Amino acid sequence: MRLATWNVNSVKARLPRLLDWLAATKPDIVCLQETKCPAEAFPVAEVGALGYAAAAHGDGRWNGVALLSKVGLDEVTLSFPGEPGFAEMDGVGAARPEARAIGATCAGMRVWSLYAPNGRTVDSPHYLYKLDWFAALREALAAEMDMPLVACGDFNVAPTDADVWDPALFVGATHVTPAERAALAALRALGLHDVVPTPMKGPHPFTYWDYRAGMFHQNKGMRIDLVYASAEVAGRVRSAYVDREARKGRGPSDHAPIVVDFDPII
DNA sequence: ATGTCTCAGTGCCTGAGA
Repeated sequence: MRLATWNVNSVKARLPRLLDWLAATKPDIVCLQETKCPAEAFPVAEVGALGYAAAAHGDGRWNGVALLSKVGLDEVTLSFPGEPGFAEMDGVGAARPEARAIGATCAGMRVWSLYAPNGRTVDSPHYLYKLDWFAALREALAAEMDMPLVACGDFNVAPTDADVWDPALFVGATHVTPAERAALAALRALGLHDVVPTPMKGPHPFTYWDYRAGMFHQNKGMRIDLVYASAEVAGRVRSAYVDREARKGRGPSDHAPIVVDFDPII
């Protein structure tokens, strides 16, 4: 069984590359983030031609997540129970959730494709929203820990200082704060295991490199895309890698996919 | 570090978000 997660930074802009990559890599289950695509505009027919069922959750211009599967795609959930939206700090109540989570049952596993809020800066309301979102995610996943589960996606948090290219430059920035790292630790405390992929190059399994300033070619990246798997799934993992080849060439996403091979649950 | 990319609207450039 092969599972992949990839922040594609627009499924429309990335469609030719995505289709080529799917045909070459042949994952059974794919978690996509930042599709930036309304659900009704998701390229269902194009991925269907490669043998995938698809489910998409979209807002339009921003966010957007999707699941592709060749091994069943049942009990699809758009957003997770209790997921907060971004409420302006004006006293108005919680807003409608953004399109940041989609879950389904595939091959005996609960699978989530997640796109965590960026947080922007530590003094931004978006940072508090990010922490609230993780707290709610923890509660939602806690309710599903009685089954094999894998939560994948762009968590927008680097779990350790080794997961950023220069920790000194990130002092005072989002993605590395103790509160964000505590949010990941709270997920692991549920019994989720960080499936750390092998880097194709260098010591760090970075998954994201800014488009600017030649960051990719200098390998100045971050590991912010994660695969969090319950014990049943983590114990079956044979290998995992970051496909940095997919970050190369003309018109890439700024994220690379993670590919995980494991023995099937069923 | 702020060098790029994407989207949609104010529309063929620009602001916002990442």
